[in-house]
Amino acid sequence: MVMQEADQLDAVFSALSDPTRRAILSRLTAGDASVNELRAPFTMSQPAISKHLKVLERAGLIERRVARQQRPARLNAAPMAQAVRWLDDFKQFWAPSFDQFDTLLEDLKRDKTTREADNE
Amino acid sequence: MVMQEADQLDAVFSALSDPTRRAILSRLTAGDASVNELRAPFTMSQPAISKHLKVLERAGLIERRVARQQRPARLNAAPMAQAVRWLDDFKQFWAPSFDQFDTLLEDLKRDKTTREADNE
DNA sequence: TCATAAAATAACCATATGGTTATGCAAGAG
DNA sequence: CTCTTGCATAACCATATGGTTATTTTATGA
Repeated sequence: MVMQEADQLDAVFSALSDPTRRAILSRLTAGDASVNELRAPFTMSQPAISKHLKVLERAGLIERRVARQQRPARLNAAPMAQAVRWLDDFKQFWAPSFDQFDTLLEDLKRDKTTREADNE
Repeated sequence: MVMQEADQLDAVFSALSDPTRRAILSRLTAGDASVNELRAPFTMSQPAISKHLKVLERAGLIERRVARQQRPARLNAAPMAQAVRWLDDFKQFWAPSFDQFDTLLEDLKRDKTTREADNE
């Protein structure tokens, strides 16, 4: 059963709307992790994490393996491409004078990143 | 009261997770529209549309005006930039593999599926 | 075989979400 | 003034979401 494109987008955006799940995805960019490892930064219970993982799995954003007693999660960022593609249609509406000031915007972005780095 | 960056992301992704709201945003790229105009493509009631608009407004994705009896909505795509910036960090996890290893990955996936099928 | 560890599942709870119908209210139009 | 239009708001409902604790499943290891 193949998920409809719209339903897939629903699931992806919905999965990304929770800060815990976004943190889990960010963590997974550093490599696969077991449920307990993913749970470590949080105060919530293990079943809560398992629920979040199920949401991420339904959105196609992670895949599960079996390794010993663990079920490590692996990032699958592919569905994010769909979300980005949808958002790209709006780029012209937030990047005023897209063509001319492209470079300026890049500069601003870099400045912001630098400032954030300074704060840590 | 300024919304926290994370809360803002929550609100944006959450707002985008509904197909009706995405359709409304797409419609607004063609210009401002009244509630009735936005309602036209759908079968749902007017209050339902008003609720969706409230969600979009809380996420900062639209702004409301007052014009005669109408309260037209205007697209404000700026908060989408934040979402795209967050997603950009994951680009490397879906983009690079695409070109060179597309076929290889498909092969691996097929092998895995085959193995799983064998186990059942 | 038995104990332990990792994670899933069940059952439950409070709140959020997405819809409805009914009603209220402000701004033209007659 | 009164009527109508456009929308907001209220009240309600069913289902979804995000958390909990308790229990079960699965795999390792003694």
